[in-house]
Amino acid sequence: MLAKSSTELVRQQNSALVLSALRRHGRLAHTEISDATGLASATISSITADLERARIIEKSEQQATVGRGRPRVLFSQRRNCGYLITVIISSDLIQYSLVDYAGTLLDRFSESRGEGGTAAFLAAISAGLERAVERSRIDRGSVLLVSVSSKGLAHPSEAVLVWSPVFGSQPVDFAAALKDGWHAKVILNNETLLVAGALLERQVKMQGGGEPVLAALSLGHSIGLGIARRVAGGVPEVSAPNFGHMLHMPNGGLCRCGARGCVEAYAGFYAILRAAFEVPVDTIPAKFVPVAEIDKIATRARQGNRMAQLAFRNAGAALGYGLSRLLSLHGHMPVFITGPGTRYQDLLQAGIEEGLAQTHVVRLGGMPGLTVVPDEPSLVFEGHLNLAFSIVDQDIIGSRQSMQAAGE
Amino acid sequence: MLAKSSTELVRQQNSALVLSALRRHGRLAHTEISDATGLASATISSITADLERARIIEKSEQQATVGRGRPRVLFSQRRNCGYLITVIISSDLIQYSLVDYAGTLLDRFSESRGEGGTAAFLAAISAGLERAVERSRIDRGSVLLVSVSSKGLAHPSEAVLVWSPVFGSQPVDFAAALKDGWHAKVILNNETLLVAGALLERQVKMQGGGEPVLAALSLGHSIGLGIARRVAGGVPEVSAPNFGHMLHMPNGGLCRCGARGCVEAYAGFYAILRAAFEVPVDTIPAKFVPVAEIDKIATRARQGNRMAQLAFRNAGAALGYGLSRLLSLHGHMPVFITGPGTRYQDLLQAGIEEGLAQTHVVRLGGMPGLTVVPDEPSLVFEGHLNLAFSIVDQDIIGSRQSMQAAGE
DNA sequence: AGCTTTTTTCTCGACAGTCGAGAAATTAGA
DNA sequence: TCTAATTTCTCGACTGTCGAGAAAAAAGCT
Repeated sequence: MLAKSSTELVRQQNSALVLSALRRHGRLAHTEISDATGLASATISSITADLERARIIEKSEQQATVGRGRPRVLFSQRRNCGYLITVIISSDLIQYSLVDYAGTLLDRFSESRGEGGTAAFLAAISAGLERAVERSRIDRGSVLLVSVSSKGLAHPSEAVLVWSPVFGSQPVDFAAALKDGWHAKVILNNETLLVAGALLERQVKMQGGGEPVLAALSLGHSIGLGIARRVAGGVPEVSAPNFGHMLHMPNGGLCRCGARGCVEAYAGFYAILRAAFEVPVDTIPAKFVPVAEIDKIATRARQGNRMAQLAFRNAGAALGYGLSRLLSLHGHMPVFITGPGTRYQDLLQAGIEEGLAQTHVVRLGGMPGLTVVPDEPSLVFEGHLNLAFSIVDQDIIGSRQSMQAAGE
Repeated sequence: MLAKSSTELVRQQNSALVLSALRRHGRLAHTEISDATGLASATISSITADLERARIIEKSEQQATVGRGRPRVLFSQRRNCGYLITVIISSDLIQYSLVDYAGTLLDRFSESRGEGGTAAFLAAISAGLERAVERSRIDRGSVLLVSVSSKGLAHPSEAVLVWSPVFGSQPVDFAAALKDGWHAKVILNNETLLVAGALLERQVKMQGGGEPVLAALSLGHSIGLGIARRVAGGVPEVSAPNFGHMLHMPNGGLCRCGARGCVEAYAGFYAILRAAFEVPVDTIPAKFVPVAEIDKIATRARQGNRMAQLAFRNAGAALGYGLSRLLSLHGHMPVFITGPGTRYQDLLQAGIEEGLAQTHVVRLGGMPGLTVVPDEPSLVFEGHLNLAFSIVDQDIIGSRQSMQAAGE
């Protein structure tokens, strides 16, 4: 059933619109907000007055005015309206970043992730968050959102890691672990989902439109994939299908997930290693492979070693076939390749194209755009901020009583 | 960018809500509408008055009142507010149905689809529509929407068939063909997409919720797949991925689409025929296989013939592997199997389950529900009505001037 | 300095919509 | 005939958007 609407919801929607314009462009004057949102000047007056009363935005001290006329007053988010902590979990490190409500990075540090089970892991993260607020002497209560990212499968609605390379199908419940002590909301997303979201937002910013859908493919020890699309109304929608563990070949090589024949079992770093050294495909995969090891194989391949070349080519083919299936099931879209594996793009490319070329979608729609985007970490962080702030803004506006109460 | 909102949009949204409640439950009284939509009684008064003035709904003559109190006045759509024609294209027939605005079927007839190219085909459909309005003596101008369905790939936004079993990648542009002479809107959707939509709507009606996502798989000469999900706000979202021509096996059997190794090239009727008679897999597929032919193979399989059994088992496996990939890329969801191929379910089942069992998603989420739903044609028609009326209602409400003009 | 021009922000009244409360309508039963 | 029950309708309060024009404030010109 559809939802009913009301005048109050209209104000909420339009307030969100104003805040998102502020997010996109930074400080804006009254007229600029009006232009960006399409709302009438009078409406902007009313909304900004509300938001200012509620201590969400503030007039920033006006910069040197240029031109004649009444000087503009620029609005921007109140920095200490609240804070956001992003937690980026990788195979060896956990990186914490503290960001204020205006989006500026206040503090960042990393801790190596220890051994132990999920309980110890969650405790470590809890301690890390503690450390983050202590270092910056911030009130715990003013942390509005903790945004966590990891490889693996995140639950679509709750902050639970359903499957991960390290803990397997043992669930990791971030929401439960940070329930007491923190009244902040916790969200968890797949890392490559964030990359896809960041890439889409970049496209919107660059050319104000562009293709409304794209895929991000992250190559490394494991294989990640995110899809981002702008649906009707301009709202971005992101998802992270289980691409790395989609079936590539029935009864194929053993994968870290325990299944056989996954894409990752052919295209992940450990799989390339396994193939290059002609180890049987049902060998238990290596826990961790240093990049230097893969670099060596790549060098041999570039020098003409057939076995090394074949390992990369087969990895590429696994990706290519997988992508062809992705396009079949999600429609034609450009693919952006990122992650440490992009340095072997020259060795993978042929296999990828071979895998793609055969299928019906590609014959119909042509070869999809394949673009290498090297700087994955900053994309991940960007994705965190995009998603987190859209949620924070929504929440702040949604809790009307905060806007009323602060106003009296 | 998000869209701005206004009080007028609120009215539109709530009017749509009222109309959709009327669609779901048939005639409703003032209070019932209020209950169903959650809108205040006063709002219902205002909206129904508007819609009545605009000659979109009408008070139906009250039925025998039951109980005390002021008698209810029931609202329903004005039957002759407009008409809808559905065109269901199958491999040998084209079926036309004329439906009035209240959703009752006024007329239905079928014509055999002739030979010839796309131009002749479109001309035949144009003539068929002509015949539909003549038979019922209806004004062409009062046909609000023509809803066409076919197997194959429909363009996501325009009424163009991008690929079809019969015409291949030669595009069939319904919108262009019916541009002059008809001022009705034309929409085109994949047949199995409509089935998925109908199944979702049935679930909503039955248990007022249920799983928010499902897949419909249609087995026949070709393989169709539709996905339907209820997204935030309760709006249904449907899509028809190119499942039948997703890659099943690299360098595999020749498919009707010209590519090699598609799912259909193993699970379509012609593929089962090919496998049962041990014809080489690169044989040009048969144009059309009578069901009787496949029935014979099924009988042999049930009597113990190994080759026939294998043909079905391999078809099942192709479907199972395909479904496992579907679940990997679209998340876990129940699958409803329909189409003429369901009569061989006993022979396919083992292969399907074998194909599904191996993968990571299934290991994590368990075997998806596999339900056979036999009556495909009525699902297709239901899907047509659901989708078409939601569009028609939206359009009628959207064109405000019609509501104002009729009111003076 | 004082006036004009220009640009931006703010304010006011008109208009559209929803909601709650209670009035009006209408029937069944005492 | 009266009363209770039930539904529909109406009124005023409230929230929200919008256009027009007033007010503010700086730069340029005389």
